[in-house]
This record gives sequence, C-alpha cells and structure tokens, in this order.
Amino acid sequence: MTQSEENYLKAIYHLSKVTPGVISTNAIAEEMQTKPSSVTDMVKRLSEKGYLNYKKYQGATLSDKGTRKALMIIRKHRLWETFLVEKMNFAWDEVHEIAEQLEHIQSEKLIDELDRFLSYPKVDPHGDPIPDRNGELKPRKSSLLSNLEINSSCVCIGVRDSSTSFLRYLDKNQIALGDRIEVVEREDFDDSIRVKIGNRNLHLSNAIASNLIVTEERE
Amino acid sequence: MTQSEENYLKAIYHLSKVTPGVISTNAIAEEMQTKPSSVTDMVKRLSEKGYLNYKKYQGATLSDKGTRKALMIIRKHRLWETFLVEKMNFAWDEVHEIAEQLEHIQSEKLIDELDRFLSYPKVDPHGDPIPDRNGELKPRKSSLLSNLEINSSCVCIGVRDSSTSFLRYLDKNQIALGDRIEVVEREDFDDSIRVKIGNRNLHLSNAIASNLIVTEERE
DNA sequence: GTCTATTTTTAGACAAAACTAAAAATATGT
DNA sequence: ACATATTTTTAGTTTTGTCTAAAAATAGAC
Repeated sequence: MTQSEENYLKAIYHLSKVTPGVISTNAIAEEMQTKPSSVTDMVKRLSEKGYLNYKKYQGATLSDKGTRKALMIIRKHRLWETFLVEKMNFAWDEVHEIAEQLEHIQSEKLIDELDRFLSYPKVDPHGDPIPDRNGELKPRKSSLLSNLEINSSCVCIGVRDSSTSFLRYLDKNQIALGDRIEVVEREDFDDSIRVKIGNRNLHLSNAIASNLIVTEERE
Repeated sequence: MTQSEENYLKAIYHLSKVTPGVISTNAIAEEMQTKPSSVTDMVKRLSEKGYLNYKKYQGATLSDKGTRKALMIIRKHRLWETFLVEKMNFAWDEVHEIAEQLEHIQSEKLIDELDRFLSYPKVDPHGDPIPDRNGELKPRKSSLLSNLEINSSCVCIGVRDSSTSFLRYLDKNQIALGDRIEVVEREDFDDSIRVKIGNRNLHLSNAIASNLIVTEERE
C-alpha cells in the first residue's frame, strides 16, 4: 500500500463522516486537491485491491477492509499529533503536516509502543478521538460551551440552535466549526463568558454559549 | 529533495568513510542494491543540484553541500534509533529499518526537539556518533576487529553492516555493544579468528570480523 | 421526454525512479 | 601496444501518480 493510496482512503473516510453514503469522484478530487480523472484511476485501483466498493459513474464507499485500514491510518495520525504536542513542545496548530508524514511509517509495534508511551490517550490535541488498536473508536463526548470551566480549551464542533439569526451571529463574529476556543473568564452576575478564539478576545452571552456544542479536551 | 536522493547521499557518505576519495558507480550500485545504470542517472541529478562533484566515467565525491546534507540525514537516523531503543522498548537490532523510514521526515524543529527530549545523546544504540545540529561529528578512533593483532584487546563499539541478518547473528552469539573482545588466534588460510568474549571462546569468520567496529584498548 | 449542463471516464502524455540491453570508455594482461 | 575484460553510460521501457483534452454517462430544466 503506497502513501498515495493511504491518503485517498483517509480522505474518503473523512468525507463519509460528513456525507454518509456514496462518495462522488468530484468530492474526492476536491478533498485531495487533484483532478477528477486522477481520482478515477486511484479509485479503480483501490477497488481492485478490495478497499472500496465502486461502480462506474456511481461513486465509491469504503469496504470493511478499507474502513479498517483508514482507521489505522487515523490512529497513527492522531497518536503522532499527540506525541508532537505532549512531548515535542509543538503547538496544536503546527502538527498537522508533520503528522501527515509520520502516519505513513510502517511498524505496528512502534504505534502500539507510542500508544503506551502516551498513556493510551482517548483524544488528540484537536479533540478528535483516537481509534484503539482494534479500530474501535469512542465517539467524542461533547458538551456546551456554557458548561466549561475557566481556563479550559475546546473545539467548536456544532450548534444546538441552527436558526438563521444565530448562524448569522456566528458569521459576523467569525466563529466557525473547528475553531479552538479558550474560556478565559466567567461573569457571575449574568453567566456570560470571555473567550479567546485565535488571537481575538470575545465576550459571549450565556444564550450564545449555551448554543455552541464543543468537545472537551483531555487535560 | 526526494527520499531516493537522500538515500543516495547517505550511501555515498558511508562509502566515503570506508573508501576515502572518489566513489565509483559500481560501488554505489552495490551499496544501494540497484543497477549501475540507475546510479548514473541519480548521480547526474545530484551533481546538477550541487550535492556531488561528478565527472563522467570518473566517479563522484560529496560536495560541501552534499556532506552537510548527508550528516543531517545521519543525525536524524541515529536520533530516531536512539528514540526507538530508549523510549519505545525496541531492541538495538530491530531499529534500523524503521529509522530508515523516519529519517526522511521533514521538520527541523522536530529533530531538535527530539535531540533535547533524548538529552542530547552523543552516540546511537550501535555506538555510532550522532552529528550535532551544526553537522559536527566527534570521531572516535576505531578499527575493524579483522585488522587487530593477536593478543590485542578491544571493545565492540559498532557495526559496519547493520542489516537485520547480521545483527541477529550477533544476538544469537551474544555479541553486544560494549563487549570486550580478546583476539586469541588467527587462521592464515581463511583469515578467520578465534576470540574470547567474557569467558566464552568464539570462532569468527573474516566476513564477521570485518563487520565489527572496535576501539583498541590499552591494557 | 427531450435538450442542455454537469459529472465522470477514457485516452494519451509526462515526470520520477527504476530496469534491460547495448554501446562507449577505461583498465588490464601479456 | 594490442586484445580482452571490466566499468560506465546511453537508449529505450516500465510503473506510479499525475495531468489535459475529449468522449461518454448521468442529472436537471422546461
């Protein structure tokens, strides 16, 4: 299995999470920053090798074998990210590209030892869950931003109320899915909170904070 | 710089240590387990990029730029080997292949952090010196066990060929880094030698003895 | 239900890194 | 010095993964 093949499997896995069902050639091409014709070639190869179910013009889905493989790659990626942040003094936003390289290192023993060395972490620095050595993946536990403690850090993964007015508020204040949010301070009299997103400081009312779904982060 | 290019530079560096001066196409081909024609292509490319000095039919030498690059790759390789043994519970004879993969990871910061994390080791698990971040490498005077005189005593500090099969041979015969070896007798007809390690007597072929790097030790 | 637009696939080409086979250059033995 | 052997290079091919351009299939609009 080549690195390119691994990257395609991972991309298709990620797309399946966002868009359940069959994944289109165009969607894969966009995710992989390549051309649809290249995707067709690769999807054929992966299908011949049994990693994908694929019918011409109908798109692709991961087979069981493909899903297992993708989960192992994601396991490696997230363990390496954890290693980089916890042991190598990297910031959480510097690790992605290096983990993209490290995830292709071939050694099962190394990954299991790394897992042990990091004390079997459940989530990576971005709050994403790490599959265990059998490919089991505990869905990440989420809570509302309003419930978080001071000084905790989390990642915005969704909204409870998806009304236009609320989404427009998020847009106006440049709060997006995947943003890391640090809780700086809570005002007792109205339960509003001060947070830091990137290098911006924001003041969010309790009404807002209790509509934002976030992942708690391993401390 | 591709992985293949890096591997060639490393191979040429190693050959230069054993055979100072110009390195032949055939020698590189043998070291790289490939064909001379492939070597010619690659040597041309590396020469165009300034890593090698090369004249048709005359062989190649590393330029300053090439030497620096090779030392950085070796630094990475040996730091990763140290990491695998010290932190990942690998045995010293299991690490070579994985380090061959890890040495191509591109991140200067990662390597410097790894160095710090390992407390700036001077030698790797095979006893080979680790270049510092400036490419400085403290040489140790060493020779091959096969070159030693009868009745001399030495300490095994490394191996020339670190293939799994050779390392496994050493393990099987309980020859390890740091072992004291006394040369007892040399058979003239095949240059094999009889040695004493601890309280065991061993008979080593010239092929084996010329792969063991030792420091002479004064009694 | 046909006509157009979009999506997907095919066909052919290219670059990297390897190979084989054959030619060219260098080295060696007498 | 000459013939032969060895080494090295060239020329042409292969594989992987990409691309462009054009053809085929599917989807959407009316």
